[in-house]
Amino acid sequence: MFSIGELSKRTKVKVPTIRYYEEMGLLAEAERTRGNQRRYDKAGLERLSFIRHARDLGFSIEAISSLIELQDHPDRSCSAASKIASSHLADVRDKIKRLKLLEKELSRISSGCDGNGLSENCYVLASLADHDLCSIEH
Amino acid sequence: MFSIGELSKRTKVKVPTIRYYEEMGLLAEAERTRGNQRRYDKAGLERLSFIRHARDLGFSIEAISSLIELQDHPDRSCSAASKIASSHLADVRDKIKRLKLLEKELSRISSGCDGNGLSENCYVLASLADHDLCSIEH
DNA sequence: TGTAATGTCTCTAGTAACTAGAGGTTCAAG
DNA sequence: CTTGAACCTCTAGTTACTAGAGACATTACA
Repeated sequence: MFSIGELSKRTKVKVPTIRYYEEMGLLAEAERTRGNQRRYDKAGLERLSFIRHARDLGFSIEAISSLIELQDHPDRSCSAASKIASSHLADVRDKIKRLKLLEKELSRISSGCDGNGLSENCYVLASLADHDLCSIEH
Repeated sequence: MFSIGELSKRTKVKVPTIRYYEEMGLLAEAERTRGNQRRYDKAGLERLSFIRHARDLGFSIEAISSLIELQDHPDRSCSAASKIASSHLADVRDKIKRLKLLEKELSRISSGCDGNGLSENCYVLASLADHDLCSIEH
């Protein structure tokens, strides 16, 4: 059994974040000492590692909640887990796509001004003011 | 002079968002009718178009605030504008980089489970539980 | 056993950029 | 003059935390 600080160190999840996960129902309510401090065991550590890993991969709290639910029921079909993962993947791909468009446009705009002139001649400002100066839809 | 609804239609910025921009100081406080309703002119339209365009490109409200400040002072150096644009571009590139890593890992994990098995054998769940199943740092 | 330092507790509020809704007022058309 | 759409302000909710206040618990050391 170890404290929340210790759990935090081992998982690299900050203490308030651990409490937040508990409040959100991702972590079961921890046992308490007589003085009301949380104590964790290996199971708590593993669950938090799972959460942390999923968060690192960009899954939402809600998605993680469902994934944990499934993990707790080994006998269920994993089609939901598979769907969650692939829909998240689709989201990520979509984001990349949109960011690449932004990148293209931003780099074009940005390279149009070296910062040595006056605001009235600034290509960055002019581009923002006039959508026609854009090369692409966005 | 036209109403906030009209401005909304022309710029495709929602009415509450327009009010929000005003509250945040991006838009000057609009003139009002005797009945206290906002009225806008061409200048208001242009400013909102500028904001909308900048938001579409992912600039933060704060950044846009600075950009507008510069636009209102044609005699100032535009080095700040140039910096804002290039730092935002760097942010976008960074995000793309990180998302690509995620995408790689997610697609690997996702393709490991077709959703037809049981939760206990699910590669998605197993991967989240065990960081060692990851192919990359993230 | 006393004490001091560190850790922990709960609660509230703040972050970014909106969105939704309640309850009331004004406008424009007919 | 009435009616319905548009508008007003204000509050609260969204996501996933983070920061801070004020109080209590634990641990190490003398």
